[in-house]
Amino acid sequence: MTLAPPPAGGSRPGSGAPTIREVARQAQVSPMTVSRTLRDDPGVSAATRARVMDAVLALGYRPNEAARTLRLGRSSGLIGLVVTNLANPFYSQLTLGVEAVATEHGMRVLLGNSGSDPARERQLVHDFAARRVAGLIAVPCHNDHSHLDPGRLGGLPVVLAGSPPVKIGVDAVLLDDFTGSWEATRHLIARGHRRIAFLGLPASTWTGSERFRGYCAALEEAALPVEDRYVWRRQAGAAPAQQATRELLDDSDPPTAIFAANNRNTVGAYRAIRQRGAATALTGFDDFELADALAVPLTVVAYEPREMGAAAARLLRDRIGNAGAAQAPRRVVIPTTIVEYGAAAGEPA
Amino acid sequence: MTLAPPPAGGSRPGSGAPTIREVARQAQVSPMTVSRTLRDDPGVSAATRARVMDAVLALGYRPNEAARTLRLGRSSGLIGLVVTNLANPFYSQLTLGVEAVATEHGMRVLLGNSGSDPARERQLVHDFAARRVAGLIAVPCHNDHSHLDPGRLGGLPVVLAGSPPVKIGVDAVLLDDFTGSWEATRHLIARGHRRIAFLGLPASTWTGSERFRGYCAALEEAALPVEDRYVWRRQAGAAPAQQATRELLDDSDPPTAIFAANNRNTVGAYRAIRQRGAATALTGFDDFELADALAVPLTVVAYEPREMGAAAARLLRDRIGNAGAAQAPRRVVIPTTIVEYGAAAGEPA
DNA sequence: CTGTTAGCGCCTTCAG
DNA sequence: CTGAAGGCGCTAACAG
Repeated sequence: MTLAPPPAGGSRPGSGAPTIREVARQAQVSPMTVSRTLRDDPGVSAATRARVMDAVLALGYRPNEAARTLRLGRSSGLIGLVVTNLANPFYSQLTLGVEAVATEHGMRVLLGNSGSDPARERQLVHDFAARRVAGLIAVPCHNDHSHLDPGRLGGLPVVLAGSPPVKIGVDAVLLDDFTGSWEATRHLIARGHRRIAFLGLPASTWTGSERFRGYCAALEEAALPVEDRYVWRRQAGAAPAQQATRELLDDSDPPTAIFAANNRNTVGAYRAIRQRGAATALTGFDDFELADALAVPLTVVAYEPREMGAAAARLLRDRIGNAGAAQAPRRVVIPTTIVEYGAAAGEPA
Repeated sequence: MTLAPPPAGGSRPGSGAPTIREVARQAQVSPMTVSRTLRDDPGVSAATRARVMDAVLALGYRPNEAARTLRLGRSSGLIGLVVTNLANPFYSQLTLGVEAVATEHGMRVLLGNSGSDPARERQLVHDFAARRVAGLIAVPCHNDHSHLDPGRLGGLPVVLAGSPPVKIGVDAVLLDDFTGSWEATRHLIARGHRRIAFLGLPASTWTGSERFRGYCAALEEAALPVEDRYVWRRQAGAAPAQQATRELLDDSDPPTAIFAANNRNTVGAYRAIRQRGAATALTGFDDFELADALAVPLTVVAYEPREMGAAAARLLRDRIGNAGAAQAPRRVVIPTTIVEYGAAAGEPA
């Protein structure tokens, strides 16, 4: 009786989405009957059902998902995904993998781009938690994972992608960073290279550290020294990597080969090598489009970034399924393969 | 009194996120006081505030965003974004632009990848509407836009990106497809080319049609014929484009230049040209990483895909702001520029 | 300064 | 087969 003055006249004004009550009024039934009809509850007569459906169509009614989630006490059916930089194809592929698996389970993806800003990452995580996402997948941009602790997130299931959890007990999907780098470096050594440079991410990152470790292991195994002047590991973007490569090529005793520890560094190194017309062999972690058809032969450490996202989503799905069953943290390691593109890499000078 | 049996003992079990009542009980106040404290309402004493905050921290409480949205009758603060293929850098950049502007306004992005499947696109749109997103940005994958009509979506603001609305009145962000293609083709003509092939998307798509129109206009203007055997417009991916280019190069009177109407076709054409070592000049719509450093000189129609996403988000923001004020549909056209990479394109044979 | 009442939109439970 | 009551978590509006 004390309902807010309902929109007058026939069709609704553009004042927002219709509610179940408006449909009920239009169909001359109770809201309950509308609810039952829409949920295909058997106990509704054909005639009533028809009238309700007419009203639903006429009004363009669609149940408010947030309200029903609240009522049913269920999760929102949302997976929160926090990546560092969607412009990097690695992350957009990963996102695609998450989206695909989420869709298989009728879930949707809430996307956040941290831009490698720890504060922004934390903010996104908190916001997603407040929105009651069913689970969270994150590519952390630094080593403090305290904001990703499910214990502080109301028991929210969390899965990390790209780096292992630090002081929190959550599942993770990792690349086989060490093996990939090790094999890539061995590949160069097998080609006769002795002066092999390393272009990588900062040592503080998991990826930067593991890939450097693989590089070192291969050198050590071949009784080759790790020389400081061949190691550049501060640059995260393509432009600085290009500059670093120029300096490497200008060395009095320049490297005959370069191992770039991620696609940004590979691209930068490629540009510099091509500009100089150098014969330096180039191998890089991460495959990317056109890597096979550049002006310089390239060998890459390849893997399926989409599969990483899919694997993360599956780990999350398991946790969401049995929320109660405390299971030990799991790890999925995505394998890497060495792919040699173009003509055989040039022999060392 | 008839509250559900509360979790026994001290700290909460891992049964989900705590509610405001649990915090209230812990702090020995009413839920209202907790609510006020968290919303920085001035009318709370320092002592009470402290007790409440202690409880909040102890329990890791975070207000349920869905519940408060429901109560306040506000929008969810979510922007729904439906793209066709996130693996294409064009769309991931666009997504980044949307995300950035959304963030500026405290909103988040709900992401859906349609995979160019009309049914999936429709499903995503309906689902997002049911989740009460504040607005929707879509890159439609076909010409039937009926499912994107705000009239059928409870007045939900909608913005299209990439192609103009068909039979619905919504805002759109478009590229200057015609001008870009026209200029690119003129550029080739100015270089002396007379046999210029067109590699494009199907004629049924807006983009495919407009870019072909630009190509035709430039030829016409130069009194050159549009020859069927130089026009391939069925291929949407790089592999078919590569094959099409092979056939073009095998023609008895092969083109001296190719205009590829999108990055997929450009990549395919590039591969074929490089493989054959052909001197065919290549120009393509869409800029992409490494376009400047390939083995074949390339000219591209460049623009800011991120700005497209940002512009779409801004149009949406305006609509969300004044939901009532019915304003005529607007269009933002993103300009394109011709960028010539590498050495001057080879003179025609 | 704090608490009570009521209700956002929906659906489970129980009556008719 | 249909309706009425009640409450999910939260917060305006109104007491006290």
